[in-house]
Amino acid sequence: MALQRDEVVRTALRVLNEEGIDGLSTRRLARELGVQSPALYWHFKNKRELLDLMAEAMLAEALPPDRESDPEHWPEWIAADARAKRNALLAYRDGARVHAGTLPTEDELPAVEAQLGALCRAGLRPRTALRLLLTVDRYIMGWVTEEQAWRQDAAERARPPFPDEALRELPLLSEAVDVLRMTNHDADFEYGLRVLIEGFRAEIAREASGSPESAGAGAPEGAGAGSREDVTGAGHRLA
Amino acid sequence: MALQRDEVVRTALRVLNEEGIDGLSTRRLARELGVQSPALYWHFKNKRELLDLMAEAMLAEALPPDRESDPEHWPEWIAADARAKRNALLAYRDGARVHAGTLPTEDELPAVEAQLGALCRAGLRPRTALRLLLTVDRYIMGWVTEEQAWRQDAAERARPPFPDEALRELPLLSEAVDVLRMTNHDADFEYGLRVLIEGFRAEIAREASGSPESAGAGAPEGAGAGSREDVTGAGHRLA
DNA sequence: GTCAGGTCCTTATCACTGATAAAGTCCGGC
DNA sequence: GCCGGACTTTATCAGTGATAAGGACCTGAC
Repeated sequence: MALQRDEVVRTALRVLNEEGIDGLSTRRLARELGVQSPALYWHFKNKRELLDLMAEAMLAEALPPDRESDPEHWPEWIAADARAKRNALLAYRDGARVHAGTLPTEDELPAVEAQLGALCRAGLRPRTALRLLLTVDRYIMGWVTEEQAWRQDAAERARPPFPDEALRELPLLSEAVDVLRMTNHDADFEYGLRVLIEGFRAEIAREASGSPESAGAGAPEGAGAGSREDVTGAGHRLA
Repeated sequence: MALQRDEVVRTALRVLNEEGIDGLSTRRLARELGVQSPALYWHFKNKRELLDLMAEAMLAEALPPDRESDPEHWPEWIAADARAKRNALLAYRDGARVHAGTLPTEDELPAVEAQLGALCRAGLRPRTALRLLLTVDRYIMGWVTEEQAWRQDAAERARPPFPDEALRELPLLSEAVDVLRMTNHDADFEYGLRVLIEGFRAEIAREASGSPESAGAGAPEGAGAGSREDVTGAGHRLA
């Protein structure tokens, strides 16, 4: 029987876990499938397309498109989805890097629409609701990227960074040394997630009670990079 | 005169902006410097070390290590630093990807210690304060990574994703379409940043007023990936 | 004066990458 | 019986990071 696209993706994910993203070459993958490497290009236009499908597969199980989004308990499902996504990315070596270059497929959009619906019923405007989802998403991506880079470093590095003597004279850092050294990824992730959601709670309260814009920290204004060349109306990656 | 390490880094940053990180090869860089590529290996152990120095140089100007951290106005300087870092990363093509693989140097630690000091005087415990800094940092990295990937896609892609017909039947997404298509990066970034800081304000209030742990959204508990093989006591990247 | 040693760079080469062209195999439908 | 599409092969390309070995060149010691 001829090679199945699906089988290639599954094998690629296995190789990813064994070798990491840098070790996942077309030749290595082909060998694993008992085939010559150009054969893969029948099934995929290029490596980017393969990675896209891998990313899709990684998240498909963890975030089924028909999950419920109850307006009453948005903090719960926002947090649950965030944990699920983090776990899905963590389930594969370099999962975050694989996912990073990825665009959401069109059939993921209805799920987003449903979540927006729930958040709007909770009192947000659509724009604000989408910003909430994107903000959480960026936090997850930044987090897991860091976490996995860390894990890989730890594996290859002979001597760990931040040895005790580097922290001499730095009492506060020393006191937070377990956070600094990321010995408890889950709890630290959970902490930021909670803070984020807490912030949104405040935001919802503000938005529901009148003043819809402004009022916040610092000095928003131009923000610096404002006048950078702007992107022509183009798409986006979220889920 | 012989090549200076510094000149190589500056040239590398220029080439980075012209070609992107994928176009920055040792041969290309060497050509730019009027030299053969193995010559570079006199100045750097390998490409990773070059990228590290590039990342350091990118942020050095934007985040001088001696900036002030006033306990009274922590939301302001947290936000200001966040904007400065984002702008520094945006100033170079693929800046976030270059920075991503990077560990903080030891001489960046005193600045962190100073910030922790200010946050603690504002009422946080050291652990919480560091988590705050890291959380903001992850948000920035996730954000800018996405933003720059987006920008690059937009440049190479013939047709933009999320065409209007894909949003038919999705009224809420349609209403938030400018957020979806990232037409206003600055404002969207600013929004998430504000929410994060708002969350920390609440966190500080809670921590100052007694119950130091727990109490939040969702169901923290094991969080799923908890029992993953744990990293041996190792270092971390922050600034 | 010349020789040792460090600094910096070159040439040659390695094993490897993603990708394409062109040819070859196999199989079901007509 | 043979046509055409679905797949896969062999051969090859240009490019990658990296190393070994050696050749300039300069400076200070003797």
